[in-house]
Amino acid sequence: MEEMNELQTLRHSASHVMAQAVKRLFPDVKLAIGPAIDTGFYYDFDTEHTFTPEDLEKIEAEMKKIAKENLKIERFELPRDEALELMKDEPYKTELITELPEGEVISFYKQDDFTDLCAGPHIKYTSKVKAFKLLSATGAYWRGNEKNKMLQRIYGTAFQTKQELEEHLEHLEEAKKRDHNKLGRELEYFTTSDLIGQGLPIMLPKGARVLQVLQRWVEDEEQKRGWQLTKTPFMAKSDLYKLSGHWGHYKEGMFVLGDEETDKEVFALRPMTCPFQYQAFLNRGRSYRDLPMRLNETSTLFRNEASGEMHGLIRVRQFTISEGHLMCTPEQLEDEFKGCLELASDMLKILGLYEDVSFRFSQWDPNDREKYIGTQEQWDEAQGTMERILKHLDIPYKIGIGEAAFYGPKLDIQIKNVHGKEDTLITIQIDQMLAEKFGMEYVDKDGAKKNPYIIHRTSIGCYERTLALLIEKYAGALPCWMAPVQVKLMPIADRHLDYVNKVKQALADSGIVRVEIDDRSEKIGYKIREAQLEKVPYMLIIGDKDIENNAVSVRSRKDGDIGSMPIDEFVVKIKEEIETKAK
RNA sequence: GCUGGUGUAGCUCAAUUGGUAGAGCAGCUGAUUUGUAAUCAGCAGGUCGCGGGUUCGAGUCCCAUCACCAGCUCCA
Repeated sequence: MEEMNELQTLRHSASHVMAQAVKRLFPDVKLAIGPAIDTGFYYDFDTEHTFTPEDLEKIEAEMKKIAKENLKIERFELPRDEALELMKDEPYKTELITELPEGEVISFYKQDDFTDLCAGPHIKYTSKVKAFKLLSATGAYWRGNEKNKMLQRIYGTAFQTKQELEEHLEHLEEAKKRDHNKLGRELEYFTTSDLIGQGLPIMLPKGARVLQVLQRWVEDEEQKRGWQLTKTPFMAKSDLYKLSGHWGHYKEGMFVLGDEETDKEVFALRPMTCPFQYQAFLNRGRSYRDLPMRLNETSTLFRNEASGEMHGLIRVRQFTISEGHLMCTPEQLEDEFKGCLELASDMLKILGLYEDVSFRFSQWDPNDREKYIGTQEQWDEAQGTMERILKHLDIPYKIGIGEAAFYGPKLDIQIKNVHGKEDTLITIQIDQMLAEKFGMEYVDKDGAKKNPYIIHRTSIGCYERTLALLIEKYAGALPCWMAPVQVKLMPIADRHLDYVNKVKQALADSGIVRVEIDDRSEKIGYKIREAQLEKVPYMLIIGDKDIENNAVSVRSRKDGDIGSMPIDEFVVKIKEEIETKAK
């Protein structure tokens, strides 16, 4: 921890050195902010000039000079009026100073001709900033608000030693090789088409096969845990969304079919399953005996995301989610919430992603009432309930203000992709508002009609996104149980083909059907290379000796050559690997 | 949506100051029948993302648009 803080301090100072270099080279830039971040640092500048890669090189060179000059970094404090006078040419700094609360210490850090408004801390001399690299220049809104001016952000990273820097840069390169958006296309899991449009990936046979495997597994597992599958329509009249609140709070994100002005009825593709699945609950009167009622659905959703948001399989306009809604009494809420969390955790553990996730308790932003339905009291109650449950379950979480759904708080299970960008993989939400809106009631023991609590949840999240994370996690080499091709059969010569077909049949008879024969008349080494590129878990190489012994020569992706074994033995081996869902 | 970048064959990339679009791999056809990273020969494949414009002439310059990539914002 100590070391981490030192590193953060170094990076923060590196951002100052960068800002100083930029000021030297481009005197007219205005300074915004420049913090340290998890992986390095950035600084935001306002300037007419756009930074090119060549500029970054020049800035880096200037930074090296500044480091060499070994400038002393000094802190000083000023009263508000003097601070404003000092920063009178820096509009962003002026704005920041103005907003500092009365009585707050206003501190500056100075190195030679460069002075920055800053709370610190910093390292003592610029010479410590030696192992650094500028990575990219991009746009970023002032204060993260899209209504504000777009500034130019330069990202960089810095370490205590050159070696650590090199390792980090190598790690970045390695990570890019796992990028699902590259690997997924190369391995023919998915593609995109200009004619079909943005955010609408085409799942190719391999990708579709993995999704099928996952879906069958998820639906079975959910059924085991008392969930009942529904199939509800992909679209509905606007009336439904008006009742749910989506029309008021989510219309921008929906694909509306028809023209509201001229058509009598307007339909919209569903962006969420909730109001559809509620109709299943509303099918007849419900009693407390019906609760908890757990409804799941493999649900395809449509969201009209802004054009710049799409990203491979992680962010798309049409996706299929392992959706579920659970209606229960207040007494059942905690246990049921726990059940949902266990379901998600268990699934993540089997997928191998559990070790990579973090939890976020997503709350509303009371200062942004437009975004939410319900009263302060209702939110306090819902969030209080969730907080109590999370404390009971001893979940380590961070809080995300303004990250709640418009109808209630969420427990989001977050994961980072190869670029370090965090996305929600799974979400579990408590909702005590929509039941009332939809008139969902049950008759309790005392004969009174009550609104149930509703838990919205996913078990493995949306299939496309989860697949993307799996591709990145395993660098395309998916565990055997979910691999699109589990076994590749490779005859050495054409005369071995009959036997190869026999092996294929034997595998099929045992339920191993994700098997391909590679019967191209090529050198065996060449075939193996191809199978390796495809990341196939098992290659069975078959020649005269194998036929003689009624065996197969097995090459495993994990263990390399594991020699010749009878067909039956191989079947037992691979079946065990599949059934245990080994990683 | 915003900022920046990129679009040439299925993939990876060439194409001098604007002057007849090339290669390797993949594919197809034949030959080869092979034991662990590339067997030989041949063939085919491109309105240079799409649409305008400038020019005698545009892959190359200009405009517009679409898609892809990174970041911001937003989100599962």
